[in-house]
Amino acid sequence: MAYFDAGTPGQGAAPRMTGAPICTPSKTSFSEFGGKAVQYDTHAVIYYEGDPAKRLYELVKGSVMLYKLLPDGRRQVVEVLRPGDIFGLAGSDENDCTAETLTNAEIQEIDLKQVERSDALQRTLTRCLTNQMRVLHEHAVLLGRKSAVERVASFLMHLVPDRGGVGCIGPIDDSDDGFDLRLHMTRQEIADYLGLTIETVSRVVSDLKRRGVIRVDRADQIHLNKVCSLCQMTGMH
Amino acid sequence: MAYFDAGTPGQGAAPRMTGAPICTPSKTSFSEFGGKAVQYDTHAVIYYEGDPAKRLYELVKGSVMLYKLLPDGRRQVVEVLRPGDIFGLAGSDENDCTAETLTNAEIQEIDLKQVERSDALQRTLTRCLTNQMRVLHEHAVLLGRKSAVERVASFLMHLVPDRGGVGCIGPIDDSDDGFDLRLHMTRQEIADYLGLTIETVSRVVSDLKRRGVIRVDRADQIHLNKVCSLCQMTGMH
DNA sequence: CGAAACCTTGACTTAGGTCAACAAAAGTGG
DNA sequence: CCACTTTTGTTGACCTAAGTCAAGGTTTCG
Repeated sequence: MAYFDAGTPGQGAAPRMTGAPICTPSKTSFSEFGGKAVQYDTHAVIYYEGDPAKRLYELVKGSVMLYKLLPDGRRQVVEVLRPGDIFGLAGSDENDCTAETLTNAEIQEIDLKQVERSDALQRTLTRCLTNQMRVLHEHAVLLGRKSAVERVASFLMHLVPDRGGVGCIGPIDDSDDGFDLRLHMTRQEIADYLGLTIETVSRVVSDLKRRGVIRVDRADQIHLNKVCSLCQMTGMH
Repeated sequence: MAYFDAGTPGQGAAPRMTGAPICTPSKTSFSEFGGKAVQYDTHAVIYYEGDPAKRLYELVKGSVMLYKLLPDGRRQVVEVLRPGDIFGLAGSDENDCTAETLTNAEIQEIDLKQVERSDALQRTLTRCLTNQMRVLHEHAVLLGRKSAVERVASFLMHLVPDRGGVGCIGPIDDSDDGFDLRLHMTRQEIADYLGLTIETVSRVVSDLKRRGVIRVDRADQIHLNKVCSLCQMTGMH
């Protein structure tokens, strides 16, 4: 019942539950380049799609999603970012997505003009963008070719460090192989990320529960009973 | 009946039909950095998913697709590249996609070690990657949230320079507003790009034909009768 | 405690997938 | 240049995964 991250739910950082950063934030933090750290609340909009692109952002702590809207209100969450990821580069003078926090977050911000100048920063950018691109490729497979169950299984597996997704290392060994997750997303946000409806996400989660693959402690707090068997449901094995 | 690109079908370059390059290849061509130009035939594999990533590629002429396979054979085409686009950066030591030509193509290749060194190249990379990222974001919306008709309409609109997609400039004016397209993709490739089946793509194309929106001259050669009315079907207006 | 937001479940509908037959191109080799 | 095979595309009949609509149940929070 009690989770490893003792402390106020929805607040205290849960080290075990957040994945290892892909880029190395400490070494490449924008602070060295004149960036400033900004704190955001949960569900705060950092910028809107269509706004003029002024700054480059690096997520230091917490979680951020990028999404796009169609005129009739359909939404697609195109990226869910983790510490170390960068965003705000639009390739034009307007942001192509809306950026909104999923948790309270610490974000390093740096003027785009600064970015132009620094070679070191360009190098970091290339590396980060390449990584995010690979994630987008994999997400395209999910959106274009996977069933609802495979989408949800893949989504959950991505929250397990070093499992699911790109650098999956397979079953760590025998042992019980369980894992606690905090999603930090509502069913609607998950649905909009996975290209499903809220009802379908809910049904798949209930089904995984019924089949004993997961245990749902709170809506956004899920225990994977056997990481391995969930991994088998991602369509990638 | 006769197309503007007089000449052998399937061979002669059709300038009106290829979109304006997003990155500027002439200025940033790898040749300056010690890259070498390589010619590929149609449907040649440049590298396979999982192969060690050795080189960075810049598409100079022709068309290339990147795709990923699931173990059971399902395929998702994750990018369709145009001249000026770069590929081959994997962010790890293995390529995350297979790269295959759609036409015969000229490609500049440069050793990844070279890339590490050059600041100018890094700058180019950042710009190209940012642009490709924006395209991937938009494609995620297509895959996650659009209907079959909207997907096909969006796909066709993307082949019209300056229309559909990111930098759509709306109806150029009155006039007839027609346009000739060469797809350079089979129905299977289109289906795998749009997250549909071959039958659905075929049905949608037939339907657009029946409704007088397009005229199908050959399977991969389509005339848009009224660009504007097709644009209305993309879900973006 | 009560309102609002969020989640779950059931009954029903439908867009797009599957399977199968056939048609039309595009190669191939004599 | 013409049979012949292979590949690619179209269409119809049917099926099903996931969407829609609607009713209730839980959480969360003022």
